[in-house]
Amino acid sequence: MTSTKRNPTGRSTYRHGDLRRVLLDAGIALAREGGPDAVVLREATRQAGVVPNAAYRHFTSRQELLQAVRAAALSALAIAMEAEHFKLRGDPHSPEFARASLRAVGTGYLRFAHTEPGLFRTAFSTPWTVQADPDPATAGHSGLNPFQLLGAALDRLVNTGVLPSERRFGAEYLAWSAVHGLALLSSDGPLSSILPVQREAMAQRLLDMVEKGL
Amino acid sequence: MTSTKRNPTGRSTYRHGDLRRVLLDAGIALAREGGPDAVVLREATRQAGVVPNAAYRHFTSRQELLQAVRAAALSALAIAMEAEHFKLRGDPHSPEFARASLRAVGTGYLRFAHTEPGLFRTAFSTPWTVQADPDPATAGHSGLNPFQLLGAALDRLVNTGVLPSERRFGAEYLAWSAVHGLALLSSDGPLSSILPVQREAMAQRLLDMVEKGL
DNA sequence: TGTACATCAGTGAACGCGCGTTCACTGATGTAC
DNA sequence: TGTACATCAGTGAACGCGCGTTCACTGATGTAC
Repeated sequence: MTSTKRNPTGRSTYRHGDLRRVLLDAGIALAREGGPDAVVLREATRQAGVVPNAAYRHFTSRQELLQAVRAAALSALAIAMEAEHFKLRGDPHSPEFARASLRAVGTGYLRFAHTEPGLFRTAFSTPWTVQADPDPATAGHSGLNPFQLLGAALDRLVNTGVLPSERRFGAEYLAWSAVHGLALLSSDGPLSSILPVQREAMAQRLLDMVEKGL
Repeated sequence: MTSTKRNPTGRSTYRHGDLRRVLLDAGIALAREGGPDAVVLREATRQAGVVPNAAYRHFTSRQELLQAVRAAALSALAIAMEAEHFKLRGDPHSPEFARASLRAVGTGYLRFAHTEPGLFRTAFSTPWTVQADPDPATAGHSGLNPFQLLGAALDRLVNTGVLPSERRFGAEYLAWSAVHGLALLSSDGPLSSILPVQREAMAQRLLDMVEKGL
């Protein structure tokens, strides 16, 4: 049986339970509201109701906590992309599906950037290494991370004959650039305050451009 | 005649000369090496050989210094774009020139992002307002800021009949998004460490995409 | 079922740091007479 | 040309702040006997 004695922190047990998880969640909440710089180790411990140095049982440094938050942000982005993709209907091997797949991936990316600007900025805070390490912590439900989801969509375009295979190489970066740029303009930038309808229209025009220009 | 008496700071005159300018230059140097967060008021005064609070004769706060650095960074970006544009030859009213103009503007933007990642990040550090206030301090030699240079290039495309005028509205954001995204990938991101030849090729492919897709 | 003990998650207190900013000052400079 | 004076750019000293991180500790927990 667990001790019911109260200690000064208000917890009913001396040990916390799953402090690592709680600190990470606090870090995510901080990133959500203020971007990467807001991920402050002491503040995370405060929210967890724990003394500052307790964090060092679970993270070797503030930097390591931030990396974990970053990974979570990338994972959330992947999930947002997958959610958009999941709405698709039709024959998965048709050219139409392949086109729609690329658009869905882009739309999910853009939506996430706008609804979660803090997490989005955190996911891509310097220094970058998105695809270099396929860290499972950065993946969505499918096991693929945002970059891999984009790659998969492009592969579908090639497999259905929409995109000539000689144009496949490096295509990630073309599509990613366009979408990433608009994502930034829409999350923090000048497009963050326009009407949702206009932003959505802009998103679709951009995706038209990518589809036509690839 | 000026007093030649030495004071503790090593300056030969009690007054500094043009401290505002010197502080701003120090701020720019800091941004260049470490981005916006590196623009530290005390460090700028240190580099200027002056006591920390002396800065308050010229800037009301650290934030104001940072804004001035930001403006300078935008101006430098505009100049980089103009430099690329200046290389163009041929009839300024021809469609070819108009196309080349847009490419030049984009190329200048991309080159700047890669050669001056710190300044580039500073120019677009949150919060954003690029075109809202046409601050002369953000302009290049032509008097136009980066956003206006892009707009002018797009206008040339319309005037020479390359771009249907019904597609002109909002085109800034399409072109800007694509180029801005690649700029980020090339300055801080995964494309910052690839071979210059490959990066240049990527830039040209992206500009192809924009040209075709607009 | 009961007791001794090792483990190790969280405590308590403290550190040095560099930051932005405020205050009362001082002394070089330009100007009015 | 000389002197008195107002101006105000830079000084000197100090503030409170919150941060990341280190140290020696304590006491709840699970395990071996």
